Amino acid sequence: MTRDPRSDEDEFLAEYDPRAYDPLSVTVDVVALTIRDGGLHVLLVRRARHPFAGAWALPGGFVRGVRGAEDLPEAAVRELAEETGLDVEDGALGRVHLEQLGTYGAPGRDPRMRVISVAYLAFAPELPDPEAGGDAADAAWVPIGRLGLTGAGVQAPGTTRRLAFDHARILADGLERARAKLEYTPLATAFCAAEFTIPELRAVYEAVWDEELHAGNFHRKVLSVPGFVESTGTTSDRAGRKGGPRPRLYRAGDARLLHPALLRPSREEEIR
Amino acid sequence: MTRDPRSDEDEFLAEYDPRAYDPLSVTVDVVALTIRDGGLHVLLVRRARHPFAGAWALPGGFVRGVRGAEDLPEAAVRELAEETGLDVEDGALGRVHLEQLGTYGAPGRDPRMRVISVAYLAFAPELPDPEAGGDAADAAWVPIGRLGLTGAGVQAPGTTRRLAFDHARILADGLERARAKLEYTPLATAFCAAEFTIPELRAVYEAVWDEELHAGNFHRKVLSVPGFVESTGTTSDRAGRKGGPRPRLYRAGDARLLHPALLRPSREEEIR
DNA sequence: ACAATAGTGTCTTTCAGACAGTATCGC
DNA sequence: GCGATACTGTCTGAAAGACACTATTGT
Repeated sequence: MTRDPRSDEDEFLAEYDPRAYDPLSVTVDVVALTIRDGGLHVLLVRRARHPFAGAWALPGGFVRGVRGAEDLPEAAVRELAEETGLDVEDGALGRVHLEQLGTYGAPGRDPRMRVISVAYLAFAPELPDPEAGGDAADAAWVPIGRLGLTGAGVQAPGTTRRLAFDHARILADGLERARAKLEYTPLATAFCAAEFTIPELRAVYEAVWDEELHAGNFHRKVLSVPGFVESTGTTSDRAGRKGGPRPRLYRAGDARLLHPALLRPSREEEIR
Repeated sequence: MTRDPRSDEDEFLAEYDPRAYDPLSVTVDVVALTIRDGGLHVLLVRRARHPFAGAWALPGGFVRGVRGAEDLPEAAVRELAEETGLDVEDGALGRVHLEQLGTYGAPGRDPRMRVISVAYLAFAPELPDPEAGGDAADAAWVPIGRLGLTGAGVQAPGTTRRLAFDHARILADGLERARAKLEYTPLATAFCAAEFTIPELRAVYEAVWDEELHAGNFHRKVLSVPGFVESTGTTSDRAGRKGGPRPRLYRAGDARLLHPALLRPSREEEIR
């Protein structure tokens, strides 16, 4: 086995040059969303260390590169468990949807060094309160409305909870992704328990879109989309808080895409 | 200015631990698509060095982390220029759409070391043939059909041009993103020259979707979507190759979203 | 009794898709 | 002239949204 010494040299340079002389780090951050008390909440941790010590941030941390090498989604799940005590892979919690959101790598986004952050988006049914761990001094489900987010991904002045790094932009991107995905995928069911009613599903749409929907038309629409929900044949044991008949129970269907889609009403302003 | 020595120690550890003892590298790869001879093509380079020496791959390379730190989209544009001679920021070429596609970081995807790759997707009007440079032994626009891609992101057996690394999956993801984006955004115009005809726009949809569309209905539909195209008032100087009246010329409009959308026909099989 | 809610029926408007038809070009 | 193409008109069925209505619950 004779090998060209030149190509070995090339290989050596290609392997060692970038990381030894031009190092950078990779983190994962998670935008975990759930519905609580009829409103959309995001999971945040309070940073114990600087930079941004004391500020709220998305849960996340460094990806294990070589020792204990892990895939990116695994790193996201691990950080979620370490910093908040929420074990997404636990069967009891289960049913959590996780998808990649995007990667944020602008120079200077972390004042310490060059950091490339891969953001993940998680949809979860109502989960217990988190317990701070790892680098987190605190952890909590925070109502989206309290963060004063604008469409551009910056926080309105006077907002009490300032987000660290560029996490306001990441969160804004995650919210827009969630809102869009509810239109053409059945992911709203990921915010519900295994069995749910049509009014509960409507509450998910209303919380994420922050818009009221017509109950009658929504009901007929959901049932008309093939594979969105399937009947359990049973009925909820109790009606809504203000009365009314007991709603029927449904499970998530086998559709991966909604056809026709459930489009958001009145977004003329977003078109141009 | 007194500083808590403990927090300084923490900061030191946080800064130096991950990269010194657990290093990884970040690359950008670009899925650049264009229309040539009525078919969809992707820009590929042939690798000069191993691993995968001689195989075709997406153009890409290492992100400059600290020395000459650059944002991720800048790195994508730079690699495109270095390896293929195509300068996206050149005014003459101009009008290239660039967006982030996703990040691929499975351990073992690069046999040399741990590499996290941020993939970008580019839509371009017909560009000149590329010139190989940098680490590339060759560079060419390759028809998508020649790559034998399956929906799952693997290449059919017997395909002549095998793609390096996990680039078949990245390309498949890019194609699906492109097909979906034509439905609800006016990005098809990014594949056209500054002024274009409706039949040319239809050819873009047919090439990307790999489906024939009804000429008359497509025409009326495009004109009915507000802000998709705007008339120039002029007419093309020549008809199609097989005759017919001279089509009118249009420019891209100011819409960012198509409403109502142009949905792909017959994708029942993708729904479940 | 009353108010709120679950679920269904109906009507109007919009839109996609099929088809036909006319005018204009290259050959 | 012939065939292909650009563009427009018309019809049908699907679907969204507005509204009305009944039945069933908690208070």
